[in-house]
Amino acid sequence: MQEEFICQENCPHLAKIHEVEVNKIPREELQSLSEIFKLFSDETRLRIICNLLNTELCVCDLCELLNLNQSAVSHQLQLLRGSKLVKYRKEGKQVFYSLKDEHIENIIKIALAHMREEK
Amino acid sequence: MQEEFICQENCPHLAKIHEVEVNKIPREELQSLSEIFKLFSDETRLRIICNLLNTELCVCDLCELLNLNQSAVSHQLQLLRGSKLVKYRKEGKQVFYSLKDEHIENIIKIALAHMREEK
DNA sequence: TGAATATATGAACAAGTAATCATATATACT
DNA sequence: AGTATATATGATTACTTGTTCATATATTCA
Repeated sequence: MQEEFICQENCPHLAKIHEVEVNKIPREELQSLSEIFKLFSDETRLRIICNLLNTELCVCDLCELLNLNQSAVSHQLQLLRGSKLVKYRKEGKQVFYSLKDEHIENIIKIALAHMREEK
Repeated sequence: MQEEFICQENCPHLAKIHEVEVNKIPREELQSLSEIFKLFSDETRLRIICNLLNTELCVCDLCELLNLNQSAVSHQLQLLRGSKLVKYRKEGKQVFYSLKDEHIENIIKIALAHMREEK
């Protein structure tokens, strides 16, 4: 995994490294964080999430909107469910999905603003 | 890719679908967005980014901090460079990397806040 | 110029993952 | 009970991706 490689010249910018170490975000938090971003990183899932931004939708609605088959949509919903990003309610044969909280919306919006500003 | 599957009963919640369609975020934007999230979705890259939050660091510093070999770090830096998330400056043999703008910091912070609130 | 150092990069491999197909489950209706 | 519908899920496959190894490039210094 690692190798004994320490840049000899100036590299141990030891002070700087120490400073960074001090302000360090705990490793487990970064791991959880990367998992959230991983869920946002697939276009299909992102489309699902964005379609759910203002309303709840059943699986079939999502299939329509995404123009994707039911199995693919259900598999992605399973992932979103597993990470507690969406909640669902059953109504007869149908299952309606919605976003679990507004944080998600915030993250999307800010990332979107970032992206649009870039241009 | 797709299949002719339209839920017959109530599914065409046509009004709802139409509403969602109207507020739709353009497909290309979602694609760019997912690419940004993809960069954040790998733990190594996320660690690099977080280490750069308040300072610039050379490749070797990052190797130290991440406890990872130089090649792995350089490959990830290449991706971050490619997506304009980081900038760099050369100083002799060394290359110092830093974040390109503060949007990145915002996205991380908000996602972090979201995550911490969850508990 | 030659050696050493810091970083970049190509190729290869292993691990992960999204879509698809087939099938299972659950609910409603006759 | 039997059929049809809506959704879930396991298995497979094609594809992507992060790491490693080997090597290339660039810079400094003797």
